[in-house]
Amino acid sequence: MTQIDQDHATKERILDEAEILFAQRGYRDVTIREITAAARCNQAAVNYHFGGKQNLYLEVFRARWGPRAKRLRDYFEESLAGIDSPSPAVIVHALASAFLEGPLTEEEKHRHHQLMTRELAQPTEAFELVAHEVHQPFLGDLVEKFRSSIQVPVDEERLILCIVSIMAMVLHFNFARPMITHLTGGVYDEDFKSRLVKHITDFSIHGLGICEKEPIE
Amino acid sequence: MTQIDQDHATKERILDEAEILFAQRGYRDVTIREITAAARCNQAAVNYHFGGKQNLYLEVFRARWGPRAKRLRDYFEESLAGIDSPSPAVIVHALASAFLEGPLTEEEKHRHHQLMTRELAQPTEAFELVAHEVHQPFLGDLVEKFRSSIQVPVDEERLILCIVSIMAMVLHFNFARPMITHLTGGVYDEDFKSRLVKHITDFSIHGLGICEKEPIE
DNA sequence: TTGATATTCAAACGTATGTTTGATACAAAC
DNA sequence: GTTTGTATCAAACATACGTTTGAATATCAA
Repeated sequence: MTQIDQDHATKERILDEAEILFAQRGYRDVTIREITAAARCNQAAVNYHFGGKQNLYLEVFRARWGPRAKRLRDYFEESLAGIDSPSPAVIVHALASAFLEGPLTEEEKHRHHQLMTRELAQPTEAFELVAHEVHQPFLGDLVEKFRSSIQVPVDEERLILCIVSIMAMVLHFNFARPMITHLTGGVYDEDFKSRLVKHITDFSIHGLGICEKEPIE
Repeated sequence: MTQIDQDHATKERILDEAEILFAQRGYRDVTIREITAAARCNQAAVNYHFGGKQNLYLEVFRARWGPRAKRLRDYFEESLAGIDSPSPAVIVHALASAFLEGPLTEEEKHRHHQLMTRELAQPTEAFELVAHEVHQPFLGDLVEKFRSSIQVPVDEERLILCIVSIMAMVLHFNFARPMITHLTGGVYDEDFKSRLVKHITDFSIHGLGICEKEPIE
């Protein structure tokens, strides 16, 4: 193992363990000592490699969260790539499926959404990365996709609210998982996940399923 | 001012300020010194009146969050009290309206949902109060209401998922407010709130508004 | 007034935390 | 072999935190 490899190994281990702990318990709750103990290195390593706890937290978002968000989006894009002019239902299904059944492992998903939720609820410096470099472009793309999918003209704000609503469900079913499984009384396995995806898709397209003629005013 | 009044005053002030700070920045981020400074009393007052930081946090949920949740639910129930057999649309509207335009001030709402969201994402001892004494009974009541509102028989799990989805939107539009206003580019005023209520209602009943014949399989 | 009780307060205590330091080990360059 | 730069480490540092203490003050019944 060369010098650079060693360096890499320690830096990467710290990033890995830091992400896990920050996602689980938040920035303030996690100590440098815990992180370095988990990464099997000296406390000073954090300051040496990252220049402090705060920078380590930001680097977790830059080096881990960001790329994973990109993977997620790529998966979503590719699942629509082969389809000519996807219907709204297909788009929503691809979206929910990407976030619930996509390329991420269960642990990765949990980490990803925990970190994001924390930033949404209580923005820090990492919020800019989450909001401007990930959410905003993704939302813009989604608006375009839905707009060209729904033939009739749709109000911009309404479309955004719909998309945010869909994302709200996706996020909620991830981050409030203990509550969900507690309420449904069941387990959170692959089968339940696919039912969730189906539910989100159906609900987003048909709502409660009582199709009246016109939206109420 | 009598002895009991004084006692009350200090205790209440601590509870008030503690709730504000805990909601804003979470349990760990807030110090006793900050709370007592805001409440204009001595540090030791927290230990004297509540027996420690942890107990103060729990007391915030017992003495502040719980009663407010009850107020919220009462408001919702009363807004349906006069209606004979409310349609799903009416129920959803009453629900969204209660949570977004209900009896709570903007600040109260923000505090309420921040505290709840923190417990959902990272349960502590207060989770039991939130989950068992508030959420579970409320959900049970909602299930009943919707079931008797929707004439056709509905699967229990599906109904729960729908209700959770509606609550997901309500919560998300509250706690991710900075992101929402940032995305829509507008302000979060009374008018926008009523549009939000309308959106949640419409979306929950009609989804994206493209009523196809049957839910996709 | 007096005595008892409840409340407030400044100060201190013990501990945990982020960061710094100076020494040591190691690999590559000369 | 010596030098140079990087990485790791144990130890120490300074600060911040929750809690405790013991005295001082306020309240009220007898």
